[in-house]
Amino acid sequence: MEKPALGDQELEVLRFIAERAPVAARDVVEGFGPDRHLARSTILTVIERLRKKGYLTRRRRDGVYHYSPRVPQQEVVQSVIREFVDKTLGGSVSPLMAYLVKTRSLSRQEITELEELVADLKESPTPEEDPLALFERGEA
Amino acid sequence: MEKPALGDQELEVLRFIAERAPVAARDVVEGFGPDRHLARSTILTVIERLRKKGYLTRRRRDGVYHYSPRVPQQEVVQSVIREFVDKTLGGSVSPLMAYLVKTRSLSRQEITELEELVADLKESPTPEEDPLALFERGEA
DNA sequence: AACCACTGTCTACTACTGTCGTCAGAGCCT
DNA sequence: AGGCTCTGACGACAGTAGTAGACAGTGGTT
Repeated sequence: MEKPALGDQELEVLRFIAERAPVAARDVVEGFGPDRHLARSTILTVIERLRKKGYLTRRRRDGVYHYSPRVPQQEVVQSVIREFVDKTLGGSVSPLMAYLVKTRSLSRQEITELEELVADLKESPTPEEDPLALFERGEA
Repeated sequence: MEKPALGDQELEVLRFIAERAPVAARDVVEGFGPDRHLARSTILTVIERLRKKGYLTRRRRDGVYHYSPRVPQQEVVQSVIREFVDKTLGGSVSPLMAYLVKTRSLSRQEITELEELVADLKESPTPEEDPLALFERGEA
């Protein structure tokens, strides 16, 4: 179930496709390429790699392939972050928090989200600290 | 002062050095290599690249070079995260928050910090930002 | 002087990613 | 049939990171 890692550009293309799936390669090229000055073949290659890596499926329709993500976008993003935290931050999340604190460039919307997150966290303490919670949540 | 990006292994070596600076290459090799099955020359190469990229300084002492970080470790980590958010997450921090929610691996201490952060943010949204920007975005 | 251990530099190979040109085939138009 | 356009598959090349062997210099030992 372990999918190969993704590069930045690959992730952006995947994001683009996920938001409009099912979508033809042509539409990706036209909607994604011009701003970034990317040639058609570049996009095509990226799409093909995403497919080979297992992130995309395609189905022929009207003579051309239409691509769709194979796993929910959210899962992809989450696993990318997990990998980043593990491999780059050495498994510690506190630098992330420090980052959030420091860069005060959160939108109003994000602040609200954060607020809800905290409220949420307060109610369900971390597993290691409260073994009972594990049990109660059915994770044990 | 934009420094070149860092790979994962490079970051780990840098972390190792930052924690014991000033330190001789030999000590990095012996303290870092064995667990990860890395050859001496591998570590040496990584150190050299870090130096060329501007992350390390060295000074000769007792005939050998001793290395020290050139910028505070915290700054390095912050900029790595910033780059990750910009390039990989498309500039949005909300996936990070979603991640924090999902992996409930926050300690009580961290939760408290987050809580304070949020309270803080609510009162002074994006303080050091140019007020004009707010206006231009129609948020004022 | 001859030898040896250790250090630092160089060169190199591989894998992955970003980038693109080109070509063969399908379908359509004249 | 001949030509045009679009599509998809390949092959290719450069840059970077991870990995490591080879080598030359330096200084101590015998």
